[in-house]
Amino acid sequence: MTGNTPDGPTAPPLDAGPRRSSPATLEDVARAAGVSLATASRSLNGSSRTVNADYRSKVLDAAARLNYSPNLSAQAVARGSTMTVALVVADITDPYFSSIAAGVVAEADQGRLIVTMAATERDSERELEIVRTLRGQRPKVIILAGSRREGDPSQAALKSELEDYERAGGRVVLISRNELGFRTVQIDNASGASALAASLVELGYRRFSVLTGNRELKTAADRLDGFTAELERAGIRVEADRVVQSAFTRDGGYEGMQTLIAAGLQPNEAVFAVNDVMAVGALSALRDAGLTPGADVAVAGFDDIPTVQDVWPTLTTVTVPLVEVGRTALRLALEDADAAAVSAGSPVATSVVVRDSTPRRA
Amino acid sequence: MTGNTPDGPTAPPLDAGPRRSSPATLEDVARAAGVSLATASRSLNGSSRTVNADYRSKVLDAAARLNYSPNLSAQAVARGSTMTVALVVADITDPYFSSIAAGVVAEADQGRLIVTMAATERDSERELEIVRTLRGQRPKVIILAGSRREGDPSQAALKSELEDYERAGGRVVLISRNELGFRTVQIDNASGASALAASLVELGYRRFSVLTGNRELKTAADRLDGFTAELERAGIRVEADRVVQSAFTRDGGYEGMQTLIAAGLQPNEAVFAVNDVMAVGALSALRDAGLTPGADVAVAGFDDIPTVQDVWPTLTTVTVPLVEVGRTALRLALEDADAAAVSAGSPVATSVVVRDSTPRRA
DNA sequence: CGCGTTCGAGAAAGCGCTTGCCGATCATCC
DNA sequence: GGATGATCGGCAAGCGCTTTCTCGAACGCG
Repeated sequence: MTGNTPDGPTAPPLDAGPRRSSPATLEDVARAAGVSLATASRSLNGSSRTVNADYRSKVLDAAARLNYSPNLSAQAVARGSTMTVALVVADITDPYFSSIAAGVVAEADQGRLIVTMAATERDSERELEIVRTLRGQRPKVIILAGSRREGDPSQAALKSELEDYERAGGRVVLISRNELGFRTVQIDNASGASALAASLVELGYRRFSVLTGNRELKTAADRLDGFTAELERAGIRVEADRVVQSAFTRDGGYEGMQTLIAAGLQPNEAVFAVNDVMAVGALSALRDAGLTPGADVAVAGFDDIPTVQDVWPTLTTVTVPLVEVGRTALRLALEDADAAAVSAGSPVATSVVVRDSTPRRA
Repeated sequence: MTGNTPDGPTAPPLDAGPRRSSPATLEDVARAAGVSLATASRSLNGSSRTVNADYRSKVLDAAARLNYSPNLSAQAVARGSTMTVALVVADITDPYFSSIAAGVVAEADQGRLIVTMAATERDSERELEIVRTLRGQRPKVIILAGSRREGDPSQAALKSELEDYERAGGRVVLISRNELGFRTVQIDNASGASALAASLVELGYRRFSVLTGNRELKTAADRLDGFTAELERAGIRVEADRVVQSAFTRDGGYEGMQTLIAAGLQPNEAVFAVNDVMAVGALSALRDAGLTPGADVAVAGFDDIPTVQDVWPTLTTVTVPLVEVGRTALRLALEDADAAAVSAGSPVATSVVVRDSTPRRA
């Protein structure tokens, strides 16, 4: 196509305009080094076969001189597999997901992997569609974070799609939702929430409300359950009408808190929002209603996203090492089946951090 | 390799274990539809050539039946170009960048493009390295957000790297830093900062400090300049020792404010942090020092990242439509040269939003 | 010194797809 | 009614790599 002369680099075309020079190919390198394509390939990617040191360094030199960089797509086609990790999140701007993404990206570039991103916008139809589209990419790994719902009609379709993908040699890792039967980075939602409940009780709280996300969201459900279970153990019941369900987002938290306020706040009440972004929304709702979070009503969240240390009052929450979760997800994907079976067993540890939003009650 | 029988789908291998079934290839589809490879290809990607409706629907049927999904790598190799957009940011967890990323991703999936992410961790050596690595991907577009510094030694290398890339047909878009001579999404930093200064003056402030990021960061410098320029126009000078330079991050803002506090705050002073994450850090520093932001000292930021509406006091800042900036970046990349020349001319508009962190001074 | 090995370079056959070209078919035109 | 296009399948040549296989050369051994 380029009609190279048999030796020497590509002759520049004669036409005017910005010369469009394609990057050097392996063939260019081989020719420049005076070796065959095969030898060039072997020298560059250190295959199982050894290459005479002389040739090897000739190739390396030529490659450097020509500024050669292997065409990843071509490699993928030839090898039959890519170096791509596909990360699917609900919402990139949500600190929960961006922290996880940061972990995945950090881990990926230690393994010369490329990560591609897609956002479901919290829509599971969309998630399914994205996973379907992903097939074309033939990624080595698919990491799914968030947005899965129990009993969702597209759940089954997703599952079979992912199974097909694994059958073709791909690896699926789910973050914090093991319902589908794939490798999972477990976050200990239930016991984290229990520990939080225990801390709040210890701080002197006796009346509770909870702002829960969409109830079918496994994560939300687990946190709610863990929380109430511990309270029950302490002999405290949280009234059904004090559990309000709203979107799993900042605005959801805001609205949920409004509902709670409208229904009437109790003295010395503590509100548990099942995640930090909701908790932050709740704080704002309180303030907009003229109340002082912390003093008038305590608020606690879950996740320990970076911003909660900068809101006022600083938020009591349950720490989840999100960046580490992202890294772990990728590592888990790369392990072979038996090792993965082991590591998938132990959920990542959470721990409660008490801050100003839940002052001790006398 | 798979040793298919000449007709019918791949025969299942006889060995045990989880059967590894590779995805259907175009050849499978063609065979199933009883047409040639060429016809199958043309029916599926509606090339310039038309194909008889009968054949076409046969192919489409077969493709659906076999759950065919084209191998993007193979397409890339055959076509000589990918559908990939490479996005490189400083830090994925920073809301500034994650908002931009969200915009890029949103725009990308309207164009069936794939976006890959990399993080420089605010290190320009690393940025250069990443861009170099990117070459292997042969992305259609490279979008660079943040982390470029003036007079950086690797600047020249980066530039030539990017030029090579454009010469090979790629498109580079820079976000908010046009120093390199590529397409740029301009953010009107200087005039946004000027407008902010004007608003603060109008609110009654007369003494100012600024928390600026690394001074070589073009964005930081422009904002600082715009701010002081407007103040000078109003006859106000900001003392050199009231301009403190620290990292362009939340922690940088925190430390910067500590420095300011140590040097002694003036009554009715307003502190301008050149971006919101720094401003948020500054708020926390104030509080940790026992001061009340807003009441004791006013604080303003820049960017209007989502969280600043949830901190207390809510932050006065300059709105930058970050998600839109991301979308624009990608659109700009896809336009042809002359159209791009036009659209690159107009910076995205910013506007100041006054919130509680800068109450009116009597 | 002859023979079996081993080593390692290179030719070539893919990988899954696109596309230029050829030629068969059929409608159209004077 | 024969020539002239236009239309559209299919063949096959790529795209830039990897990897199997072939085969010559170098080496070791008795």
